[in-house]
Amino acid sequence: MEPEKGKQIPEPDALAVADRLHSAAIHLLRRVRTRDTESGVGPAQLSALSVLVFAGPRSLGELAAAEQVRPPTMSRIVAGLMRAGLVRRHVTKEDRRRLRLEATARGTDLLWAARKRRVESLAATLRQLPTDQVEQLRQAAELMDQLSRGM
Amino acid sequence: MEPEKGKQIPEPDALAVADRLHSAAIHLLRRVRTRDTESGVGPAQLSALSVLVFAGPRSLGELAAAEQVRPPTMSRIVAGLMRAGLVRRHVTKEDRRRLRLEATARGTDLLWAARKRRVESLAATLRQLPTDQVEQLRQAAELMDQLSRGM
DNA sequence: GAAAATTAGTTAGCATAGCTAACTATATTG
DNA sequence: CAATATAGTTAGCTATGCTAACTAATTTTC
Repeated sequence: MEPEKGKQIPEPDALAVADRLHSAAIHLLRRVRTRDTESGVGPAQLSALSVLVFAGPRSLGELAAAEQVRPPTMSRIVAGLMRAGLVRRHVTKEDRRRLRLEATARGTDLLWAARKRRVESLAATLRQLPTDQVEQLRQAAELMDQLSRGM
Repeated sequence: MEPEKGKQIPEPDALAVADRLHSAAIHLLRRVRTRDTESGVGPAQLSALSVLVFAGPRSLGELAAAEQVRPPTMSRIVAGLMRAGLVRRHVTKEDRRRLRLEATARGTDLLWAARKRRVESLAATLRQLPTDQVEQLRQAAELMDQLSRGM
């Protein structure tokens, strides 16, 4: 039998909502996806670069953890970023197995430009929406971020 | 001083909101990402299959448009789904260039299982949220979907 | 009605990005 | 000092994006 309900009622079927969020995230990223052909920087590289730009220098393992990918995957992503001159690395003094990865000035510039380019068509569509819906989406974005971290 | 608000004021910086939505979508998908190794069905295949299951049979071009990928990409995704016995196709009578693609019973079953597996940890987190926030997220998911299609 | 243009899908070839397994090099521990 | 653990890399697989170039069928044009 059902216990009395407090605030945690899963009334609006959690699985269905999770599913719709998942699907909406896929579609939103597809819309935003531009192969960024001019810079030759793919989405994974851009995302890793943004960690280095906004959160500061990191080791390869830390970067892999932050991006939730395996070390070999990050190794290749970083190789691409270095080939493009967007990231610099050097071995640490304390532990010569470790790398210290940081964005170059060019990397930082490119990141800002690319982010803006990727997201601006979305922003254009948003500008056609009434203010309250935009605000609703802004709040939802924050909620989704927390959700992604398990709250 | 604040002017009285009409409906189309782009007050809450559209670019910033777009950026946060983009970032939230990336993080949510990383959280959900499971390579679904057991079934050998990747995320693009699963997503295409879900269109066939929930929206009904489609031609290859329609499916590509729905998934926002190019026809050659969808052609290969469908090849994978057919190899796995999850989708069936036949040439239409009216136009013999066209394909009618539909999910098999096995495809429908697998979709439900895989979707549930992928999003269930998200759903578990959602169940800890108050009902009104879940409802807010549900509405946001719909808005995001419309947004992805340019409204 | 035949030639031309358009449309639906496929094939080939390239790149990014996930993974695991197996390797090297360095650090730590017994 | 030997054994073990840790940080990254390399090799090799798969999936998924793309464009260009192709085949086959339909529609349009003359």
